[in-house]
Amino acid sequence: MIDQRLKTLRIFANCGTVAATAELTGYSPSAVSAQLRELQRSLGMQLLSKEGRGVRLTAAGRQLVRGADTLVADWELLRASAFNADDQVPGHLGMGGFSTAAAHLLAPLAQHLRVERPAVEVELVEAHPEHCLNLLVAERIDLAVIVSTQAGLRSDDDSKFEQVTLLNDPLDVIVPKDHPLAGRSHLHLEELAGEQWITDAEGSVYRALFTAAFAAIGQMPRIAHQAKEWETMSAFVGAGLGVGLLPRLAVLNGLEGVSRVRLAGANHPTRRIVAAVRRGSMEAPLIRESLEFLQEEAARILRVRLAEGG
Amino acid sequence: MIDQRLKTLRIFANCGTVAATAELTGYSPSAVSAQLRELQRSLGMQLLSKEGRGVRLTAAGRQLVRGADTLVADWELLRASAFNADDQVPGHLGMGGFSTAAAHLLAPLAQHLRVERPAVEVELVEAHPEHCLNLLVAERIDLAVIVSTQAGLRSDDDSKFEQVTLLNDPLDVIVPKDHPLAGRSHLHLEELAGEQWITDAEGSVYRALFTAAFAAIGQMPRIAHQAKEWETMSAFVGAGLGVGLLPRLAVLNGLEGVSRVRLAGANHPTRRIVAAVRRGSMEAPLIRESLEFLQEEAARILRVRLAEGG
DNA sequence: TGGATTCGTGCACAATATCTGCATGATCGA
DNA sequence: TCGATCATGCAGATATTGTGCACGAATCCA
Repeated sequence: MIDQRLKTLRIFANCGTVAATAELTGYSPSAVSAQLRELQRSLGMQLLSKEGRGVRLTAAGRQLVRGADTLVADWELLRASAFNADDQVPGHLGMGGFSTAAAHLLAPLAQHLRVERPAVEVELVEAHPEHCLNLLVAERIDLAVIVSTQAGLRSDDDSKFEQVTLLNDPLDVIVPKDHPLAGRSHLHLEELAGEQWITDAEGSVYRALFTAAFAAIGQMPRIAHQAKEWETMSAFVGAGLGVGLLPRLAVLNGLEGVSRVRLAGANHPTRRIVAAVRRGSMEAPLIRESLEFLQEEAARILRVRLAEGG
Repeated sequence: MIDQRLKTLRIFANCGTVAATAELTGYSPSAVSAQLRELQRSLGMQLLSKEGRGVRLTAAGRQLVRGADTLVADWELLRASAFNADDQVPGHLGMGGFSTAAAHLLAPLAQHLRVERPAVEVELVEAHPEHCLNLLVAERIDLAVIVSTQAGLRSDDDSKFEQVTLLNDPLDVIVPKDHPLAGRSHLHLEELAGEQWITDAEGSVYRALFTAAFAAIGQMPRIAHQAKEWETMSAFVGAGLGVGLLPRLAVLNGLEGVSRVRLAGANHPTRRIVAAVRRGSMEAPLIRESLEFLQEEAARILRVRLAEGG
């Protein structure tokens, strides 16, 4: 309902470049450029100025973007209240999540909605947590299941999103089968401080999680190799290249050659899995219902996992 | 910046019919109809239902319209703050007012702006007070000078507009030249309670003003004839058909046959002339500047009138 | 330093959305 | 029952908006 051009400006403010905005929104770069030009013309304001080979926001542009968060949240709230007023639901619901979430949480939700709300056309997208938030802003999806870093979201995201914690997924250690610690039922992270570690590249959510886990015990582990996928990491570990951290919920196809050991300790590392929606939309019946289902499903999963192995 | 379809819905909520909405917005009726249909489709909500030969809002529609006021005000505020952030002004400014206001207040303002802000394209519209407010909502104009009834605006208009009082225009009495009271310098409204009165039709702003003036002294005067224009009323009075109330600022071409007498008394009747803008837009530099000019101009006019005849 | 890359923008053309004018059916008032 | 008013749908015209490509500018890398 907010003008498309203003939405584009917001996304541009997040990305910083026209090209990235185009990719995120699905427009071509020239369309984004034209939209921003047209926005400035119709408002009679200069919003962008050249900066090197790119463009950056002027004071007026920044002011506009800052206030736009409130505007969008107000609209979401209004839309939600209108749905409530007649107990109607929208015809489409887009949901995004990272791999594990997509498999364990969103798939059951989609199945549930297909039964309970057959009129709603559900669309699933698998994407990395950071990308999910961008898709949320761009309104490509309406609900995202992401890994929250300990620090939480970026500060300015508080005005864009609302979150619900779904579950705290504990991190296990995977070590080669012939590792001295492989037989243990539990161990402490401190015991592994001297190991060679395998984790994701700098800047990723998993790396941030990894760093935070060791920061909590005052250690700075040695990172020997990088892997993006759990399967890859598992293979590396199996080859004796090092050890790694693996979320409890991540199930591996083949565990040959590796051994999963639980971490003990007062505050053993976990990854917090949260559902995020655009601020204001949480009041919408369909969103509320979906979030409740996700919380129940998360609780169910936790119960199953506890039963599986204490 | 708010979607055109939602704006149309708001205006429809004011008018009640598609046809009136079309007239006010400048669209054709089928365009309005199509916009509302499209709005419902894109929101996945039913907003209208058939009612006789017209349509009326559903609960969801009413909820949407109610909240839209806040949304629009937030946008106006945001736009104004963005203008302030770079000290820029829009390229166009529409202003509306009823006849006297258009002549005495808006014309000097337009002249002032042509000198001070040559880049701004100024547009003047003469329209009745009620219509001015509709034009304000429809964004055909950005500033309106209207007569405020004692009761103020309608209650739900408070969320749509902000007002500034420009001046209190006292009401004089015009009587036939040969009337017993014609020579008096001042007189009290009570002395005229038994006269035959000439005023505008039921439902008009002037009629409301008239009624309020007599209600204040607990009288219900006898209305003998109706006239829309001051000139018409003056002619009626000159023909001996009755007496009438005439605002001080209303200057008549010919005053032959009639005599203007001032009203005395603690709270002699006045019409309050106010400037109204869309809520939120008062922070915009150009609007603020215009309002200040209008207040000064109003004060100047009052001084001149006071000098003319104490 | 020079070539490759990335970025934003403009233009011609295509696709889409939107408006108008008219015809139609429904409803209301006289 | 007739005329007026109202909303809506459709066909065609119009305006808006998007795409693909080319270009110039700025940056990066070797």
